[in-house]
Amino acid sequence: MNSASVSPRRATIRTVAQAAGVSTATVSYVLSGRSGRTDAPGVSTETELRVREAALGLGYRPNQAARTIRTGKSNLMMLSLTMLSDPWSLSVSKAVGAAVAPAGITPMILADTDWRTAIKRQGADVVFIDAADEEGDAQLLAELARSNRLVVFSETLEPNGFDVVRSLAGTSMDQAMDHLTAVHTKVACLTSANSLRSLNSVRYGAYVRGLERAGLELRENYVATFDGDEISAYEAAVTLLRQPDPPTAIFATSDFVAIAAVHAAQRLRLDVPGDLAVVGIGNTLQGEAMAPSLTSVGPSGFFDRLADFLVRRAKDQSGPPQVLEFPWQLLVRDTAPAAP
Amino acid sequence: MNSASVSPRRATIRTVAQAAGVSTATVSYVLSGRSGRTDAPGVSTETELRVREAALGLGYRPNQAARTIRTGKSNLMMLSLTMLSDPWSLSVSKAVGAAVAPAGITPMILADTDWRTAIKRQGADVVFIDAADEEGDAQLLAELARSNRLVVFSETLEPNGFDVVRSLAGTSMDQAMDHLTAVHTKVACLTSANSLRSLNSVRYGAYVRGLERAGLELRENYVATFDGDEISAYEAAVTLLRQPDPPTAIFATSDFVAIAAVHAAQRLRLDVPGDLAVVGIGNTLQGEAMAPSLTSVGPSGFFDRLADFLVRRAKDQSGPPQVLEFPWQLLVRDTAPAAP
DNA sequence: ATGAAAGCGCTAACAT
DNA sequence: ATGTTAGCGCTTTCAT
Repeated sequence: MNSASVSPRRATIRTVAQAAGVSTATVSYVLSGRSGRTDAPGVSTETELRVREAALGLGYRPNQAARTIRTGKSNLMMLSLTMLSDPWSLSVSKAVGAAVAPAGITPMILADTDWRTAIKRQGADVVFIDAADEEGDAQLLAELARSNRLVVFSETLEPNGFDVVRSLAGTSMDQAMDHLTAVHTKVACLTSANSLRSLNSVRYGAYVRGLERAGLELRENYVATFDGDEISAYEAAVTLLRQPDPPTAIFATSDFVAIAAVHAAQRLRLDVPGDLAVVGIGNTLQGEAMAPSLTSVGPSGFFDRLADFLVRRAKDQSGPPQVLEFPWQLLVRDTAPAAP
Repeated sequence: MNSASVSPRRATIRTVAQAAGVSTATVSYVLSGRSGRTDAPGVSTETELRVREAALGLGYRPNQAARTIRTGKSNLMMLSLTMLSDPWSLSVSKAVGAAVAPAGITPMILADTDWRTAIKRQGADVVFIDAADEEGDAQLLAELARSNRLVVFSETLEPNGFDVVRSLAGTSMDQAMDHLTAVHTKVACLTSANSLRSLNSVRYGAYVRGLERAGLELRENYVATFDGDEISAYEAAVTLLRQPDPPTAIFATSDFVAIAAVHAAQRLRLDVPGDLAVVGIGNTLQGEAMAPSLTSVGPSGFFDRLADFLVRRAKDQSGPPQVLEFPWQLLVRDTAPAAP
């Protein structure tokens, strides 16, 4: 009545070993799947069976924390995605989900959270950071990279213990602007209020230069900013389109806001692209799949290659920091077709 | 040239202890913030300072896996969100993000992934599961609940070692249908193809019964199903609206698909709610914030209360399994206003 | 106020 | 083929 009713604690490797009448080492060999490897000691099929039975019977689950502390590997991939509702984030998530499956890695998303504090608390075999403050974070990233394998998406940072993923926009954004100004004279820009970040300022810069090349004036009322979320983007687009002399084309600094702009236009009973042409940046899956499909400038094949890279890094922690570059191109689709 | 250049390994509590000239216990006391507690031994301000300095100088970061193995707490909250692009998921994520901050818990999202395998691999202080197969998973959930604190969203499951979060739809879906049939006779339904799940069949059932109550016929061409993603939902709505005798109202079985329907209608130059009324289910933030705002039936205050509950559970692992119920109501907004 | 030391569950040498 | 054993980095009890 006493010895049997003690703590119904979770089964450990030791419990299993006792039940199977073998040592903990044997259990470990069986349960961590080293049986097949040539360098490791073998286990007879008979004992292997006994061990598996015991484990099953006791409902044994390996303690991942204990494994991690011993091996230094967590089989975890962390994705810090700054704006989860952005199709860019969803595309990353989807591609990663497909890529990790065979590798036995669990992808976890850190959403709308500050990675700066979270990463210190919770490590992973590889951490992807989708947005860093290019100036302010450079040092912090280098420091974090000493204890985590970091992959940072950045246009300007150089690898420094961490890998850098970069999309080589090159002249493609200029092409996108030229694509619009070839047909339109009233070209507006829809961009994030957070244009301090180099990412956005580069994109906004392409807009300004594009106007210059075409000999068009930069009109203050043709530049609208939004504030992070979808609603805000939608409203910014409505404001842009509801003015007396509305633009006939919008250069949006992300697919996310471009999609919101298309919805806003349709809400105002405008035809896209008839009444309004829209170009996005990023070439997301969602933009490609929507109807009308979004003309966008961005890398192609980006998400899958990124996902593969992350998986490779998770397994092979070492290796020198790399730069992964994705050349961009203009992908002309329905929302802004080529000039007739 | 040799003794100094050895392994630049990550600093541990021992390294810090040596550098500060104290014991590892003292370092632990200082760095795990137990200094203030009354029951714990105190540390003189002087040594505390020395320890902190040493830790900073060495770039010490506590090893979370080691902590977890010792204390049994990971300070991790896991959210399994089946369809990340669903505004319901985004609402959960956002509410949780706000709620965890003061508690020092890191929320991690398991997106579009099979929680059944992932949870076994990676534990957390509390795991939220947004969709379980009510029949097939009942036993698995009970088993997993023995090693994880589980919170399951389910209309029909009863707590069994795990907590259940449930929205008490009650008669509110019927109200929503009556709301539509009071004005419309051509009421369509837009629902997930995966109607095997009780969640969807209940919702679809409300549609069927609503038609019956109003004396309307169930027309096959007024029921459209979609396949999981946004694009598919959008296309299903377009199909529904493009037929010869299109519906003037849509009963959508989620806010997600309702929003897609509104976009589709606007794309077809239909006025919402003038030409088409739309009602969603779920009462998401995104539906509430969109323009025109979405009439929806669902719980109010759901997400914040859910987030609070999850945080409470993460801190206080014990406590008997609970049912958390959220009574629903019909929230009449722009996409389906009240009858004149 | 501080330190010594026992272990959490697991893996990996090394021994048998 | 299987067992013994030494830790991984940390917290926590018990001495001092």
